[in-house]
Amino acid sequence: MSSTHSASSAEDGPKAANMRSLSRALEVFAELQRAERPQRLSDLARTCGMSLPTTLRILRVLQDFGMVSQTDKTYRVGPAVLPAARSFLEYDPLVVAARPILQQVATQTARTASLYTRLGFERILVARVDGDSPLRYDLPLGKRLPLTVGAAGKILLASATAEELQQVAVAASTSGHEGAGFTADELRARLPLPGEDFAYSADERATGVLSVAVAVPNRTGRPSESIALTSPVETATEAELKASVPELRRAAGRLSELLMGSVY
Amino acid sequence: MSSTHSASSAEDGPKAANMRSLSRALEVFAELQRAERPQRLSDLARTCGMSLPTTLRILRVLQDFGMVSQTDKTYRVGPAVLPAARSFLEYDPLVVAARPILQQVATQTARTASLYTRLGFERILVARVDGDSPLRYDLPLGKRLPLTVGAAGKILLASATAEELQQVAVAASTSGHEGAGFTADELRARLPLPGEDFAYSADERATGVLSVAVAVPNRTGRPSESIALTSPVETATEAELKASVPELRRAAGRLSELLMGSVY
DNA sequence: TACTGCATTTCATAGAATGAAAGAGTATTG
DNA sequence: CAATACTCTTTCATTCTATGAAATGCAGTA
Repeated sequence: MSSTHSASSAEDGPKAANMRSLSRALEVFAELQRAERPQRLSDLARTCGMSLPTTLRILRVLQDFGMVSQTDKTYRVGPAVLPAARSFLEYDPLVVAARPILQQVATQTARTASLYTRLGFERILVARVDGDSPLRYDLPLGKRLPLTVGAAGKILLASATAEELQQVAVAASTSGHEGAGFTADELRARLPLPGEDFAYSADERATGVLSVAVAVPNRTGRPSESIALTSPVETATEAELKASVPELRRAAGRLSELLMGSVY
Repeated sequence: MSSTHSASSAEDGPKAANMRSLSRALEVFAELQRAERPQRLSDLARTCGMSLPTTLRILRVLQDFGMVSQTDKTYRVGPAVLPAARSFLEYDPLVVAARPILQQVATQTARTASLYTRLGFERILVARVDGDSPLRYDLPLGKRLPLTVGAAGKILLASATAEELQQVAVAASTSGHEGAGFTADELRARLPLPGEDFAYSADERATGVLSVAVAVPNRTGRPSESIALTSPVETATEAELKASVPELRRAAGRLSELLMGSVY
C-alpha cells in the first residue's frame, strides 16, 4: 500500500490484479532492502500490510532461494542478490556497452561520467568512470538517488506529464530523501525548459558539485536512462561543463541505438 | 525441474507445495541470472518448464519491480538487483562484522582473506580483503564457485551426510562448473578427515593457488559460511599456510558469535 | 499470399493463497 | 517462581487467483 514502487497505487495503467502473491513477495523484499537492520516477522507484516502467515510463507520461499537470510527471528536481504547483481553488471547489454562509451567521454572531458537508470521514482547508478583515477574505492554502484535533484535525475523528468510530476512530488516527501517538500510546480521550474535536451545542476545533490546530463532515448517517449558528467566546482565552470554537452549527446546516441535497434 | 537450486527436486524435507507462483518466479529469475544473454519468453518458458502465459505474467510483475528488464522481446536481469546487493553489503550484520575481522587476519598473515556463504550447491564470495594491496579492481564479490573444489568449499561439505554428498556430486556434473564427473566417494576422499576442522587445497580451483579454510559454526550442525586464506604458491608452502589455521579459527569464532548469540 | 513461429489475450477450472483462530514457544513482568 | 504478554507457527475452510488450452494477433519468411 505505502510502497515507493509502481505496483500498487499508481502508474499501473494497463495492469490487473494479477500475481498477487508474487507482488506481495516483492514488496516484502523491497521493504527488507529499505531497512538498515534485520526485521522481525511482525514488523514486515505490519509495514507491508499483510497477515503474519502470509508474510511468513513468503519469507520462507525467498529464503529457500537465498534472497533472504534469517538469523534467530530476524530477516534480512540474502546472499543470492550478489550473483544477481554480478550478472546484471557483467551481461546487461546496455551496461556493458556503456562502459567503454563512458570511458571515452570521461577521458575526453577529464570528468566523471555516469549512467543512471530510472527505477520507480528514483534513479540508480549502474555505471561510472572517473576522469582521472581509473576507479574509486567506494564506487557507489547501485546507489539510489532522487529524480528530483541532480542533472541526471531532472533530465529523466523533463518529459514527464503534470500528473506524473505530482506523483513524484508526493513520493519525494514520503520516500525519505534529503530535500523534502516541494510542489509539482516548484519542481517543474527546476527542470529543463521544453526546448532543452540537457539538464544542469549546481549544488543540488552535494554542495560544490556541478553536473550536466542528457537522456538516452528509447522507443517510448519516456527515457529511463541518462548519462551525466560531474565535476567539483573547483575544476569547472557552468559554461565549461555545458560545453561538453555535445560529447554527452553523442554518447547517448550510441547507447540509444541499443535500445532502439531490434537486434543486438 | 532442472534447477540448480534447492526448491524442486531435493533437499526440501519439511517443505510443502506452497507459494507455487512465487517459487516459479524465482526460478525464472534464477534462470535469467544463469543466462549470459537476454532470453526470449519461449526460451524461459521451456527452460523452466512452465507455460507461456504463466511465464509472461511472472516476467511482467518482475519487470514492474525492476528485477527484470525488457528490450524488444528479450528479458534480462534488471537494475533493481543493484540496490539489493548494496543493501546486503552495507547492512548484513555478518558481512559488516566480517570485514574488519578479515582485515585483521589478512594483515597478520599477509595473505588474502575471504568469506564465503553457501547457496544451494555452490558458494558465494561475500567479502574479501587482500593482504597487501588494500583493494583489487575486479573484486569478484558475488562470484559463484563450486563446493567441491577449493578449501572454502570443501570445509562446508565436511559435515555433509553421504546422501548430501551424492546430491552434490550429481549437481556438480549438471551445473556446468569446471571439473566435471566424480562419485560421492571420490569427493569424500578429498574432504577433511572427520577429526579435522579445516580444509586445505592446492591447485584445485586455480593452479598455483594454495588455500586453507575453516567453517563458521552456526546453530545448526551444518555451517553455511567459511573463511579462507589464499596465497600464490610462490609465497607460501603448505606448512606455512596451515600454520595460520589458528588465526583463522579465532576469526571464525568471533564471527560465529553473531550467528549463535540471540542478540545483535 | 500463405506459412511459420512467437507473443499475447481470453476464459473456465483447478488449485493455490489467504487470514482467522488455535496452539506453541519465549521473553517479560510482578 | 508464576503469571502475563508477545511473537511466531500451524491448521483449516473458504475465496479468489494462478493456470494452461485454445483462440487471436503479429512479424518475419518462403
